[in-house]
Amino acid sequence: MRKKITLKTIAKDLGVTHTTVSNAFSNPSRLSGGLRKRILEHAQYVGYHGPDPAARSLRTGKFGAIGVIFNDSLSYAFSDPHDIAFMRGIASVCERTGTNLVLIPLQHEGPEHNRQLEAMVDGYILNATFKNNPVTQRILGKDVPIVTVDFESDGRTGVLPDNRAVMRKMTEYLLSLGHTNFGIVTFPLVEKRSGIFQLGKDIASDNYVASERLGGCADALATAGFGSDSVWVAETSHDETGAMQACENLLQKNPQTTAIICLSDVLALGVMKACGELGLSIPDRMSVAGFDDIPQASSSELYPPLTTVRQNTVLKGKLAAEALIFSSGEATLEIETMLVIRSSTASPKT
Amino acid sequence: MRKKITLKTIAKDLGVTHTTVSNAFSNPSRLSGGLRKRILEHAQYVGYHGPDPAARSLRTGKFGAIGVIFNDSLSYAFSDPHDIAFMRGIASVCERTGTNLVLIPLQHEGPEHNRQLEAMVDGYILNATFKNNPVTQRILGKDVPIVTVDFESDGRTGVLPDNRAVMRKMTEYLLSLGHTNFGIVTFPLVEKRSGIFQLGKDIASDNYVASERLGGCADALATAGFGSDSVWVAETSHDETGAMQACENLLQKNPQTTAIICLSDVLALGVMKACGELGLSIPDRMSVAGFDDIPQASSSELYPPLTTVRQNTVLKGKLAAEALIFSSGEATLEIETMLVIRSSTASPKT
DNA sequence: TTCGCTATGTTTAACGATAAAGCCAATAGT
DNA sequence: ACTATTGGCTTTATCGTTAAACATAGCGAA
Repeated sequence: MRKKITLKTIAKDLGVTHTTVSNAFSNPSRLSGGLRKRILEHAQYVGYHGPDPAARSLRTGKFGAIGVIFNDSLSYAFSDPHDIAFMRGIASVCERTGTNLVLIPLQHEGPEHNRQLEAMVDGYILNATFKNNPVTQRILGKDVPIVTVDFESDGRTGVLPDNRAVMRKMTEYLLSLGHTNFGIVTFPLVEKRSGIFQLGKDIASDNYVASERLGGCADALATAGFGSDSVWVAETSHDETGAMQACENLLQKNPQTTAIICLSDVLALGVMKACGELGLSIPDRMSVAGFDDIPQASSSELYPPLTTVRQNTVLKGKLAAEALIFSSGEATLEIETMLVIRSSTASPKT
Repeated sequence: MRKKITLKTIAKDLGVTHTTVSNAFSNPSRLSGGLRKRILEHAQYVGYHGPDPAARSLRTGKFGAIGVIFNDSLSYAFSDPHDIAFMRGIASVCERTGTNLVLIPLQHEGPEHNRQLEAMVDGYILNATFKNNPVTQRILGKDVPIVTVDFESDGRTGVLPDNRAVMRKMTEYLLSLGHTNFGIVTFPLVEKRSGIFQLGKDIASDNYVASERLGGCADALATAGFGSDSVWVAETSHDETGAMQACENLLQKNPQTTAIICLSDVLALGVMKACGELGLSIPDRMSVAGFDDIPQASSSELYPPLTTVRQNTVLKGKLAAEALIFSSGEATLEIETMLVIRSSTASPKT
């Protein structure tokens, strides 16, 4: 087993310095074309595939890679249409700029030092959900560039949809249909929590997206003169099963409910299923709205198709990646969203 | 702007050696609990987030990451259900083992040195399509562990479905329905090529998957006593538009064709669309079969649902990642596939 | 008492590259 | 003809870490 081949090996073989060989790869303008060619050919010949990336990175302090962190598990991310589209946006920028894309899986961790988090990247795109999550905190504590997504941006660069505004619009739309009894289903405001409470209370939240969206609803309701403690909010794990339960809980609190606003399509699907089981027809007896516009929302397999909010998720990924790679200074990049009105919402039949 | 914080900074502050500090992070058993605690606390205090990964990797030769390379563009991979499921499989293993997942985008490259290919990974999962692709060749030339996927495994570890066997089964099934006039639509056998030829000819192919699948068809036909030069094969770019054209070309060569075998579902969708436009009803006038069982194949939006081959793509990713990470010795891991018979195939109406 | 062992550090030498400055000859400018 | 400038290569220092070998003290066993 022969020794490892490095710049030095080649340098020795050819009677030049290792620096020159290095330049042949990384700084072609600094040596004559002929020599460069000889070096590259010899490198090929002895099976040298280019400078060792670790050594190079150690010296230069650059990695040519960006890291992406999801609060959910990575395999979940690969099954969530939203996350996938988001990554597609990131990937397109990576391709254009020749940047490697490092996906960092979170260990089902104890408090122990989580090695992956010291990844070889020039910066992170942090898809955080909960502010008080230890991983979130650790990443935010680093002194590398970070772009947050769907996250409160305290002076940091962040990308997020105008959650508050669009939820306000959504609520106004439902009000305009004549609804007066609302229920809301949200994913957890605090990690792993579930329960039910009234919208009016000061909402302690660790989850920026959720609080903004709830805030949008509250704004609209307040403007319309609704005492918002008449509106119940069910907090549940982010899946259909949880949403089904949440729906039942809402109806128990207020059987008159005619419109349920869900903070995500996944939740909305659960609510629709629950309504189906309870024999509440949509949209006649119950209007249901979601958020995200996942493919299923408009799939012919879903009846009726879901009224929801569409955000340009691919663009979100693109902007995040660009902001990180070109580090264009701190700024909050707001993504436009739009109401997509389908037939899961309608005026309540009196 | 203060100097960069390293092991040495902390060592000096605490009056110990940098090695000891290093051990506090990487080799806890080698120092007393008390000292370790003091070190970690001080590290936290001065904002040291753990050993520099580049330096560590340079020294240890390990990265704790695996690379994944697609022949198609990375953003394409994020829009292909097959690739996504595959990555999900990989991701699940990465999570379990605490391995970072590096996606390596290919530059729209000239022959220039492609830096991303020198990534900081312990090995590659190579999702190669064409053997003679320069990138494929470069990766294969490296002396790091490689697991190939859907690729001819010359002594290397590889993961692939039993393409040949299942296509043989598919063809036998169609034969059993009574078909006698077959057409085949394939993605390119040689990069970017398209055209039409007879199955009988010795097929020059750069694409292992395609040649295996075609081989399976040929086997079955030969066994059934068909002169295989009566079967036309249309080669086209891997998209619906190409497949539509291919379908027309096949029908021009043999208007009697009653069954078209497509080497992927994407191609099959194109063929179905073409048949629709040509007024050939499926499956009465034309049977169409695919490969992959992508969601659309069984979606209610497609009529009729597609007969195809299902492979466990998530498992494929899992096996590839496990083979790479646990480097369990060279072996070809064959993934089981199954025929999924739906209603796009039927006996020809005479 | 003496030997060895363990526990806890320390010293030294890489790992493989690039940056910065230096050196020399050949060319160009005046 | 004499200084600049440039091209082309070399020298040296350093990036931040871990491996390996070495030192020392304390402790139990013989």
